[in-house]
Amino acid sequence: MNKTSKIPVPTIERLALYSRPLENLLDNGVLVISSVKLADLCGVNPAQVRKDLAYFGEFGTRGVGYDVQDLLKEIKRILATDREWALCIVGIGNLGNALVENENFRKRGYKFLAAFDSDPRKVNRVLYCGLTIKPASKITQLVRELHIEIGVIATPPFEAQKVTNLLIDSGVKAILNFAPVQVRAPEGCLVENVDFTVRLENLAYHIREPL
Amino acid sequence: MNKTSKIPVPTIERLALYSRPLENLLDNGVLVISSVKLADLCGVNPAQVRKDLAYFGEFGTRGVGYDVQDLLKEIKRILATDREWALCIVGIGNLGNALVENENFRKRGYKFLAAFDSDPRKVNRVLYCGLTIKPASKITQLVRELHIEIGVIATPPFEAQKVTNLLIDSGVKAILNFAPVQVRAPEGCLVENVDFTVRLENLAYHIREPL
DNA sequence: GTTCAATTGTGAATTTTTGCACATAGTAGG
DNA sequence: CCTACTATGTGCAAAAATTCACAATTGAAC
Ligand SMILES: NC(=O)c1ccc[n+]([C@@H]2O[C@H](COP(=O)([O-])OP(=O)(O)OC[C@H]3O[C@@H](n4cnc5c(N)ncnc54)[C@H](O)[C@@H]3O)[C@@H](O)[C@H]2O)c1
Ligand SMILES: NC(=O)c1ccc[n+]([C@@H]2O[C@H](COP(=O)([O-])OP(=O)(O)OC[C@H]3O[C@@H](n4cnc5c(N)ncnc54)[C@H](O)[C@@H]3O)[C@@H](O)[C@H]2O)c1
Repeated sequence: MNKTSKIPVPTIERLALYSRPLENLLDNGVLVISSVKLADLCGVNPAQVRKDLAYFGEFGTRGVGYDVQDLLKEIKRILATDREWALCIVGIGNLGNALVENENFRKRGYKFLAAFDSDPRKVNRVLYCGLTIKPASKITQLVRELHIEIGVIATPPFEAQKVTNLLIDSGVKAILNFAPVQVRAPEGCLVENVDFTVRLENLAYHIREPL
Repeated sequence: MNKTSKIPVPTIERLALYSRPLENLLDNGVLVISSVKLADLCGVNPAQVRKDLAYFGEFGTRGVGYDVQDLLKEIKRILATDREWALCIVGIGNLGNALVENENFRKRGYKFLAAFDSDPRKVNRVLYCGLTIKPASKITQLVRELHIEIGVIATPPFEAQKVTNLLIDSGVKAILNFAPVQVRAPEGCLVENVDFTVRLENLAYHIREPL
């Protein structure tokens, strides 16, 4: 196949999913893995794994499977996690703090280069990760200077749209929003809204007594 | 239609999505909303909104729209957020702490009744929300006693599967896992794995320079 | 070197989800 | 009561995503 023509959106999500167990396998010295085993580790159908990968090339060897290291490298190349991304975070409350201090992001190439808060009591505080909290008024200037491409929002919901607009004006290309509102962005800026309670409500629906 | 026969999974997710702006509208005294406006607020197609709702009944008035209060009540009934759910959380690190202290959960009926950590330095600490951190060794006992139905995992990844097994043995019906591994559960226990870096990788893929 | 078992890559069938388009029904104004 | 307008509910078609099923290819054993 090998054509970037029409890649299903879910395929991209699954590629990210595949990379987690692949990293573990690599660490544990496993050299080769079959689509059946990988699918099993990720809870998907083996044909799905093969098809997802086939959109981007022929990475496997028939009769053998996929070379773990090669496959991981390919997936990282596809997802552009073989480079570093410049991030900023707005809103250093409980959640914002947990996000900035978390090492998973850095390990995958997502680097927080700036942290903003509007609370004067928080401004100038130095975070454990070494960043100094900057006032929200500096967002535009710093995002431009540091060439920040992705903005993360962890402010209360009623501030989220304002912050979004500010970030977009400052030139970010994408936004990951943790406030429980659907923020809107013009064409050309991508937004992912993450809402934990949606996940919970999904669970609740499925385990509740039937209507 | 009105048959619970075959509800698309995405429909359930969108119902949760619809409820957010509906709550705002209710607070702002808006009495009625059309599928077009609601769809716009949620970034989906209006026919989708109508179809999603139609799976569960006829909640609207032709020529008028949907009564905001009624619709919200119906959605909450469908998603079983018109009742309270008993939750526990395992792993009170940065993220666990943010989750347990967050009020959104409580507001939607998700109540943390117990918080566990294996670190002896954390055990017995009293959280801002009033809970006392209990040792992980008490999980089974307390989950049973408090009739906890949903377990939230915020431990490091290599502990997540162990904790999952423990929670399932203790009788929880569903698990929300924030550790970046795909934890597995037998039939009968539902698992949602939330991985922020997957969201980021999705964004990165779409804004990167094409391959 | 021939056979056998394993596993990929993929066309085609199937299933799921979305969106159009319109008949249907309610409201308001005269 | 009739007309004009609005917005729902839904049959049906289109699109998207998943899964099946098998030919093609590889490695290994004998
Ligand atoms: N804590 C969680 O587990 C959790 C879970 C899901 C969603 N969320 C959402 O994430 C957001 C943050 O949650 P939290 O628990 O950290 O809340 P929080 O109240 O602890 O933190 C919010 C922070 O944002 C800052 N802020 C407010 N307006 C700002 C602005 N305009 N610019 C910059 N900073 C601003 C505040 O000063 C504060 O430090 C909320 O919208 C919350 O609903 C949190
Ligand atoms: N912090 C974030 O923003 C973030 C984002 C995404 C994912 N995560 C994931 O969430 C998890 C928690 O993140 P964190 O930043 O809070 O980490 P953390 O290290 O601050 O906290 C982990 C906590 O779990 C406890 N713990 C370890 N093993 C346990 C066990 N068997 N039983 C009970 N408690 C146990 C530890 O004592 C610690 O308090 C990690 O898997 C992390 O990768 C965190």
